Amino acid sequence: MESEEPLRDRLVDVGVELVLTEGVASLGLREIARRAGVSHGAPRRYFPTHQALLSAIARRGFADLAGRFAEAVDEAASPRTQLRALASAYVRYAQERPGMFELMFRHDLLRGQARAAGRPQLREATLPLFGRIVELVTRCREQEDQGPQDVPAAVTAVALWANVHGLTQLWGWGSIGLALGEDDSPRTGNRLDQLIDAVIDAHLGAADA
Amino acid sequence: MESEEPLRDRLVDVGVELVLTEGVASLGLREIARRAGVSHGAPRRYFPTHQALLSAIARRGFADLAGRFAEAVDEAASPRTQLRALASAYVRYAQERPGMFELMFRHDLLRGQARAAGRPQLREATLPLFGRIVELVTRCREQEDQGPQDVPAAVTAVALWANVHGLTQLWGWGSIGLALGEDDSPRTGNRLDQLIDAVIDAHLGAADA
DNA sequence: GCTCGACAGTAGACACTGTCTACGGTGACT
DNA sequence: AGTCACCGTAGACAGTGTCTACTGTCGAGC
Repeated sequence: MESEEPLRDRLVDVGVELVLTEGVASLGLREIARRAGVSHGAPRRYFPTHQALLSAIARRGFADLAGRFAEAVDEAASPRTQLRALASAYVRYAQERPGMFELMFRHDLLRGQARAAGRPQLREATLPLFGRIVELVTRCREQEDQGPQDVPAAVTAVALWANVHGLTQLWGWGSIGLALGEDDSPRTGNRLDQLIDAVIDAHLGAADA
Repeated sequence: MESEEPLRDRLVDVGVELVLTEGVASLGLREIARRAGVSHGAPRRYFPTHQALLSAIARRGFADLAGRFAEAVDEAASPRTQLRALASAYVRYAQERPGMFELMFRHDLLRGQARAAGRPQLREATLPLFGRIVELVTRCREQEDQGPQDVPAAVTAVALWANVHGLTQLWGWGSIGLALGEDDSPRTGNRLDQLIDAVIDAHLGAADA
């Protein structure tokens, strides 16, 4: 017996393990139950539907990501540095756990498929992150006095967030390497960092270097 | 008889119709065959697998999008205006045909699931677009003499492309409205245009207004 | 100490999916 | 007339998610 753990948690554990190693396509309800060593009907006791189970797994992903943010960001550093760290952590997470990242943003797999049921509740998970970005962007603007132009900080924050997310997505499925010529560069990681810097500079004005 | 059209094309037509009205989840192989009035085995004659059929449908989407680009962009206009038109067309397409847009970027549904088989062949569809963006960005830089900084044009182009794509994605699933407060604004379209402008200005320097 | 009932998990059915294979039927060409 | 390629049908197969009826098992109440 290695299963002191309640089944509910074990199912989510198995799901996380599974999505990390085999990808989101392998997250069948029966497959998870199989790997958890229970019958295919068992999960139903804890998760009314397949989507509910997947949502629980995705929630774990969001928690992980939040943890990464916490440990990546140095509260004492300049807001710009913090933003850089945030973006880097975001992209890096998607890089290391592509399956989980995909699941987290596959809204069709998560929660009530009908328009009924309580709010998405998962989208909220990204909101604290966004609030933080807004805050950092405003602080960044008033600290460095890059021309605050006429666009409100929230708009800049959204644009920046979208940029990082889009970058992550495109990078994830190889479009960027393909577009940039994929010049068999020694380390692609630097290329990615370069892109992140360019993105942040674009939205916040060139750095002070 | 209303089916002079060869079955191969009819299947794709039905698929397009279906994804536009019912979403990508409804694109079952049997469902498409059903709506085309043939048995569930018929598609196999023309598409060896379900993914192949979905790829054909997505390809139609890319063709549509290319058409939009062509008619949205005024070749004589300034490169910046052209970029704006391009981005606007992109976002607007995703807005009007969310199902098709989703399908076009659901790489797991398209083409060889194994890493074997010929090149993705679908990703190429986005490449001409990217080449055009690079060209417009460079022209934009040398025309207006916004500081060309030290980042190469290709990097800026990728960043810009990623930004537009990310914006589209986030907008598509409502995260943006949710993040910006969703202030029951009269017309959300303007909000989107405002964002697009902000994004382009960010990557290319503030406009000449 | 026995019964009762809530709970956890099993097992089978159902409708459905994508793939595969064998089969019919039609039309063109020799 | 015979043949052959092609198009589409129909059934089987393994697998899916959901639903329902059924077993155990354990703790509380009389």
